Amino acid sequence: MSAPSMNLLRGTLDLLVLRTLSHGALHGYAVSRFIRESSRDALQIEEGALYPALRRLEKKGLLESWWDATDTGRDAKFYELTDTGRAHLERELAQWERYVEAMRRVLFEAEPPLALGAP
Amino acid sequence: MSAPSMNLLRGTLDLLVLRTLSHGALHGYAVSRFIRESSRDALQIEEGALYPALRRLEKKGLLESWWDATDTGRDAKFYELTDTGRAHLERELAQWERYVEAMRRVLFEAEPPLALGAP
DNA sequence: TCTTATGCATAAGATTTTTAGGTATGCGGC
DNA sequence: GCCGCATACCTAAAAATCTTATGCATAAGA
Repeated sequence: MSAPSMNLLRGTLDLLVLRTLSHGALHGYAVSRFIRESSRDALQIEEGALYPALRRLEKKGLLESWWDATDTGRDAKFYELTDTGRAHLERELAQWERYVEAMRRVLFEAEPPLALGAP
Repeated sequence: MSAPSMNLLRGTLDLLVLRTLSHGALHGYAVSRFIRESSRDALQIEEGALYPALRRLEKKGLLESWWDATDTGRDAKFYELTDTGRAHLERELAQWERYVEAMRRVLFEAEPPLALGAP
């Protein structure tokens, strides 16, 4: 298990979690594993970030949770998107794409600014 | 001047500033204007974020600064990338691209996880 | 003269993340 | 039987970085 190559960008965790849960109900640990695996170990969610985030999203009404047993018979807390959460996810997805596009313009496409008095 | 459509993602400001200054020396206000214009008003750097960021980057040795007059005869503080800053920018640029790619995998390409006991 | 744009700066508050701990159980290997 | 590891949850302190609000000052233009 290789170390994650970078820290999380603030603000992207909610999007990752919501998108992961859009496939169906999962418990927290499975959410973390899914993000790590589907990003090919590039993104590793720290537990100290994950669990508070899940509670935050539930408090906002974007998730619902309940305790249940996993396939292996262990107790775990499952989370599922609410309708509100699903709508919120779509907005956040669109916003992420706009953000990436805006960054791309500035980073790779912008015309150099006029030189201003640089000696 | 339209309102910015979204808040800055934490951690991307340094990259935007360094990239902007990679075109040549500019003063802070011009950096802000360049980012806003080249992102087509999508990204608006708040002054309360910009000026501390410039000082932070200078303290880290990524920028150098000096006071000079602008074309219009006003005093302004100009910033320029150091060699260290330029090297740092390249690393951050590469990291941003890896991050976007990792996000893309999770958001748009991932296979749905196995359902785990969702009733 | 009044408003807008230019130009810098700091402080308080909010939010989110990292770091660093704690608890407990199931399973495989030895 | 026991050890180590993966599984599964949680919290608190600290760090980082942003928004919001405020202050100062000058140039240009209506």
